[in-house]
Amino acid sequence: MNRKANLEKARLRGGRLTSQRKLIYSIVSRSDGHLDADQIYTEAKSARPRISLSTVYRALARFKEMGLIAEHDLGQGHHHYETSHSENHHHFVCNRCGLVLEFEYALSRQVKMNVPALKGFKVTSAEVNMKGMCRKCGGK
Amino acid sequence: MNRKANLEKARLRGGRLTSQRKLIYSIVSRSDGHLDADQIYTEAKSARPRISLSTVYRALARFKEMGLIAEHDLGQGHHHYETSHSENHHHFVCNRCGLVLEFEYALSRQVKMNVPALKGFKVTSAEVNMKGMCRKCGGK
DNA sequence: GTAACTGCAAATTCTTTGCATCAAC
DNA sequence: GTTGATGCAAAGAATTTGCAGTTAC
Repeated sequence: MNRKANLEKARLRGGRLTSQRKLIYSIVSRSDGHLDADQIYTEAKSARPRISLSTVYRALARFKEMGLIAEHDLGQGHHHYETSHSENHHHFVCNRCGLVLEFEYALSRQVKMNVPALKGFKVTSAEVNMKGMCRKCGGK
Repeated sequence: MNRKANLEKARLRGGRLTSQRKLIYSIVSRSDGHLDADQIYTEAKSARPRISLSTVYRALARFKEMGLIAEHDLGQGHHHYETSHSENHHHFVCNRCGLVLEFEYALSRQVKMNVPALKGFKVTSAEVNMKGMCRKCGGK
């Protein structure tokens, strides 16, 4: 389950293990939070000044395709990336300070059992995005 | 709960009731599905050829601010708009045909009870976005 | 009459693409 | 050596903004 093994798996699926990709993957997996493409790019540049934003986007797309990372739309005008967690991994975003809190919640099974309209559908992903105010910003 | 009353409420909150806004609101509320800004614009143009896309965006932003409509990000690169429903209104998107299915599910309360990390937070919105395959496209 | 709204064009932001060069396999 | 990956610049899509003229209140 370590970084190196994941990348090796990626290589076997047809991807090439370039130094740029190793760098990008290590940035995403080292970070405990949710980085957007530009943050990843900025961080990557400090280690490798000539890396380009398109390389970042292309690597992220490839990793996503292979299931190594997940892309989330937290309603902030751009995507966020993180290493893949369980399918029960969801997000709360504070409207005031932008804090992103992650939490686990076994959604799919419950929804499947409680929503007849979805009978016969194959659900491949289910994400919950909550918004509001965190404790510091005035949650009640 | 009718269209006219909602718009009147909007007017009282400081908004002006221009013919463009009435048109835009009627398009969104007449549609049973989820329109994106461009679809709304296209439809509006057939009634009022010189209306501009920015007017559409500005009206939608205003309506959203006033709670008349809801904006959803269904992961398709642009937003979708619909008249506000209950807070338990969620979406499923078919990865193959793009079908958007709406369903009701009382999420917030359950999550609040089951996710200790969110204690003390004020949740103002909670949306579930599911993806997968609909029955026609090969749901199992 | 005044402040808010409109249409238009231009600007922004995020993301993707074309292409010549380069590097992993 | 071949094919996929990179960097750069340019294109694209969605959305926002500046501004002068218009309209609801």
